[in-house]
Formats: sequence, structure tokens, C-alpha cells
Amino acid sequence: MKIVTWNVNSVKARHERLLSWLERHQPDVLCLQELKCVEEKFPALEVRALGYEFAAYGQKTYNGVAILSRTPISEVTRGFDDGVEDPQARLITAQVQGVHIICGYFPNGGEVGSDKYIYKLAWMKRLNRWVQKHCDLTKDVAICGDYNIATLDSDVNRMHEWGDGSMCSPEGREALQELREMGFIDAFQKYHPEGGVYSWWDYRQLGFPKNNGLRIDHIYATESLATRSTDAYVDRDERKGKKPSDHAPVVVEFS
DNA sequence: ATGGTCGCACCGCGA
Repeated sequence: MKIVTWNVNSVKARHERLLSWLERHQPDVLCLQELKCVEEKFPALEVRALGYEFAAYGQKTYNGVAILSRTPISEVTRGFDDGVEDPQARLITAQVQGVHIICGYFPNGGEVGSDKYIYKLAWMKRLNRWVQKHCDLTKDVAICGDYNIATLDSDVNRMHEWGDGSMCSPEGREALQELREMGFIDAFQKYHPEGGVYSWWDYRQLGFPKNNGLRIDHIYATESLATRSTDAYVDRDERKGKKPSDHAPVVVEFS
């Protein structure tokens, strides 16, 4: 079972790349972030023609998440439904082949200490509570998404440049540690224990050519699922060429 | 070349 997370940075701008990538890589599950459109604008016919079902949670201009699957999707939920008013479409979940798939677009956070940063930390705590309440952690669960957090310093090429930012802050990292302590494992790490593998490069300042990258897109798996992993990699090629997303797909394969 | 972005929707914001 091949599970992928990819911040596609607009399904409209990435239309050809998205369909081409799906066709060539044939993932079992593809979690998308930053659709930047409402569900009605998602390329449903084209995706179905390639043999995929999907569930999307979108909004105009910003955010938006989706789960694509070759096999039936059930028990779809959108947002936290925790009583907190939140117009930002950042979470969709579903069951696929007995795996509870959580697809999240974690807030970027802006500057440390800003309103956006406060929102980011609050969102992460809401996610942790949602997972605690809705997931059976003795079963197969995968949290896939753009976490906007580089867990370790080795997930950042230039710590002097990014270390004080909201993607490396101790509070954000602690929130993820809480998630792992609930029973999740970063399914990617085992295959690249030395770090130095990135999933996002800033469009600005020639980030990709200089490999000024961070690993901020993750797939966290419960133990039952993580023990069945067979490989993990970043599809760096998708970051090359004309009009790439700033994020590359992160792939984890399970037996 | 000593700085170099993109997407959306509007001329700024978010990343």
C-alpha cells in the first residue's frame, strides 16, 4: 500500500502535473493540501478517469485538503467539529482499506509570536485532541500532511536561516512529540536516519537549486502500520521543471 | 549577475 502526501499548491495551477503524477505513480492513497479551491472546482472527472475516488474539503483562494484513493473511501469527516469556529479548510479524514487516513494542512504560523503562530499552536493542540478522541490507536492510522514543522535540526539544510522560525520552534516540535507519544511513528525517518532529505524548498532565493530545503511534510503511522513499512522517499523530480509546486510528494510504502 | 517566487485576486496577502 503506497501512501503519499503532497502539498500541491493549487489544483488549478497544478492540473496537468497532478493528473500526470497520479497516472505515473499510481499511489493507493494520495493526500493533497492547499487545493486553493472549493470542492466543486476539483477535477473530479479527470481523477475518476484515472481510477480514483476522492473526498475533498475546500474553500476559495486558501487552504483546502483532499484524499484520493484507488479503493473505496468511507467515513469521511471534514474539520474538527470541536465547537471552535474555524473557516479554514485544513482537515479531512476517512477510512481506506482498513487504514484511518488523516489528511491535514497544518497552519504555517508566520512569525513566531504572531497571531498566525498562536493559531498554529492552537490548531495543533486541536488536532491532538481530535486524534485522541476519534482514532483507535491500536489499529492502523496514518496522519499525512504538510505539518509545517521540521522535527529535527537534520531536517533543515540551513538551521541558521530557519532555526528561529515557526517551522522549527520548540513549541511546535513539542506538540508533535505529544502526538508521537500517543503512539505515532514518523514513518519516513527509519529510511533516512541521517536526515538531509527535504520536502519543501522556498520559491524565493533559488531555494531548490541551492537545496535550501526543509522536511515539513510527514506521514505519521501507528505502530501496527509503521511496522509494515517497506520504503519511504521524496519524489524530488516533481519539484523540477516548469511550474512545480514548492513541495514534493512524500511517499511511504507498506506491505 | 552579488539577487534572484508563486498563486490568487486584485494592486496586497499568504506562503
